[in-house]
Amino acid sequence: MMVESASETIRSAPSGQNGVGSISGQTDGGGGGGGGAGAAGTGGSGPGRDSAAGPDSNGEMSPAELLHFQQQQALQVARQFLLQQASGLSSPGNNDSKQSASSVQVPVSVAMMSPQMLTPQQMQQILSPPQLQALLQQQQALMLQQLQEYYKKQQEQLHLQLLTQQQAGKQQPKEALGNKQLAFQQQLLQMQQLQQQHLLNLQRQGLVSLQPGQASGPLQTLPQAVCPTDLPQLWKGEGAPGQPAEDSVKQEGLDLTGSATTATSFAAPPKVSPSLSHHTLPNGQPTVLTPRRDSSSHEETPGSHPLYGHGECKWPGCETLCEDLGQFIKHLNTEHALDDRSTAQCRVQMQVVQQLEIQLAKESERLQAMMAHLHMRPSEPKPFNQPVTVSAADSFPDGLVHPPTSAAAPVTPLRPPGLSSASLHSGGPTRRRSSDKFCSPISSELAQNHEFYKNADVRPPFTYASLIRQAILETPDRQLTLNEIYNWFTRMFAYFRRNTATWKNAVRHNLSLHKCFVRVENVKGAVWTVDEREYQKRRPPKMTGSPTLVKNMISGLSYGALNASYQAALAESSFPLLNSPGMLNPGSASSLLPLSHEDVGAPVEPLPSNGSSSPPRLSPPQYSHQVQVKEEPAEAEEDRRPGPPLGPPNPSTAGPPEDRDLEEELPGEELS
DNA sequence: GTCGAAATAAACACTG
DNA sequence: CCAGTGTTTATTTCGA
Repeated sequence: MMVESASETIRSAPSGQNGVGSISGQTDGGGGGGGGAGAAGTGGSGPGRDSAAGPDSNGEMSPAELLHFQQQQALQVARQFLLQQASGLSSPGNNDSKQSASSVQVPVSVAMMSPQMLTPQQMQQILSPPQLQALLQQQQALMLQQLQEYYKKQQEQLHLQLLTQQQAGKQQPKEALGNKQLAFQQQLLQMQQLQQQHLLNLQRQGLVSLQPGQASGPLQTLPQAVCPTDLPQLWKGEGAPGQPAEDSVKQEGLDLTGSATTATSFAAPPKVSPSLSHHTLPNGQPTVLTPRRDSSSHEETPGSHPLYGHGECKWPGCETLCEDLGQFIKHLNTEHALDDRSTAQCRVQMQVVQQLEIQLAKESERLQAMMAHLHMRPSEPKPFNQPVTVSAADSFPDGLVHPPTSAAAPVTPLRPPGLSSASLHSGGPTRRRSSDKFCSPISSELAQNHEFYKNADVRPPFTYASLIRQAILETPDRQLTLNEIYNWFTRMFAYFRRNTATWKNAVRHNLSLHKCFVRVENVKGAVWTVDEREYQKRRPPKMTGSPTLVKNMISGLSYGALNASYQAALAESSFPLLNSPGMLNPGSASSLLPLSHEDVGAPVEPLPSNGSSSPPRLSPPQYSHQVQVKEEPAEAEEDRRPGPPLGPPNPSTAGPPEDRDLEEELPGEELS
């Protein structure tokens, strides 16, 4: 009853179309049972975990140059992302981003509110085609302004810090250097990761098409994309293989040029040795620091167009070659007229920019905290003027439930990595298909956001089955009584401290329904165990074969999830790579993303060797040891399964699990 | 539109 | 009888 009403309220969420990963809404028909709430897909999400910001080096001060340099790098990269995003994924050096804001008639307020407040349909209805485009440009211009101002401040601040620090301390223990550098590199990597994630999002939505020659598919793109060296290339538009990269970089008089080159040069040497402190920028000569031609100057070169550069259309995913501006305009009007597709692309672009802003704000905040920790300077609580709309909730320390201040809050409210905004609707049985299929691995996700789920009343993005399994597998002997499962739920998730009747019923239902859960009579009663093979069976991870599944998987990866996976990966195994010269080489880098991939597709457990079989998995999962930890018991469990006591009622448990359902068992399926 | 998976609800049986 | 546990069925939603 109460539950019912809760879902009713949720139901009022505006329905979004499925196609473009809508951050919120999806329809919910109505009906008795439950109400859909929100969408799983793309919800952007916060940056990685709130907690650990990488290796917590507690060293003293590291070389000022190094820090400064690295900070600059991080900022530049981030800024570049944003600018590129704002300018429609134009190539790095191509700073056509100066929008003709003057030509925009749409009120600023509308421009700023539109993306969040209005659905694309609404926008279409409200705005005429030229208005829509103008709106976009306006928004981008504004963002640019804000961002550049922000960066300016940030960089000035950094510079200040640098100066003060230089006066203060000179020599730093070498050993501290590595850690700090590592932390900053991680920071940088995260930003790059973010960038890449957006690319993926675009690809997923078909808004950015990969050129045939470039990559045969997202999977192939990922690993190389991870390599920072390749990032600029990626952002060049993941296509136009023949297009010389220099072109874009050579653009004259564009402040981005500097940053682009610098960022590139930073990434370019495949090896970033820990001792790169000697690197350029002698004590922070901010060659790129000053946004020379910043936002305010919207000078519009006659004969140029923000979406036109280097003879090609810069519309995301287009890259059609146009000889001159006139041709381009024609192309623009024909190919990118206001239609569903273009609208969707615009919307995606908006979201991309917004998400990047949010992410950037968070990362910057983290950077501040890191710097503060390194005694570079007592960081102000709010170092920057929040040029971007980052709600305070974003920085919530540890999952205290922040009731969404307003449902229409422009920014995604607090949300753990990978959690869709849908999950934020606390309360009624939001019928969110918290599918584990394309959400991040439950174990790592849980590990990452343990505190969050514990305290925040949000629904965990996992199925009951996966949660139950997790609960069981977390125990030493891989078995739990029903009550213990209940307890695990309530202990781990604030969400399950309410509506107990509902979810407990669901738990029981799942236990009974799924063959992967085996009831075993025990001395202390009945306990439940997990039959891993059955569990594998019930969710065929054909991610390799099906592009759609890959799509899903990626969509499930809001950056948070990806970030989480990525960080987990770092923590798990690859972290040392950050320190190693090879850190940036494709090999090591590639090992990160596929990992996330795999995570997503098949959470903790390895994919059935036969089913998947496919190549796209590029590198052996670094999680392997973790996997084995989880999996090994699974097969041991079968032996151990106390078949005896349970008599007639449960022949299934006694016998091989296969008989419960499918017979012929894939022998190689269980982790070999 | 269909189908499968998942969530939800509910009825029912069994047991202590 | 009741509460907890377990099973089963029905309905709804969603994504493929």
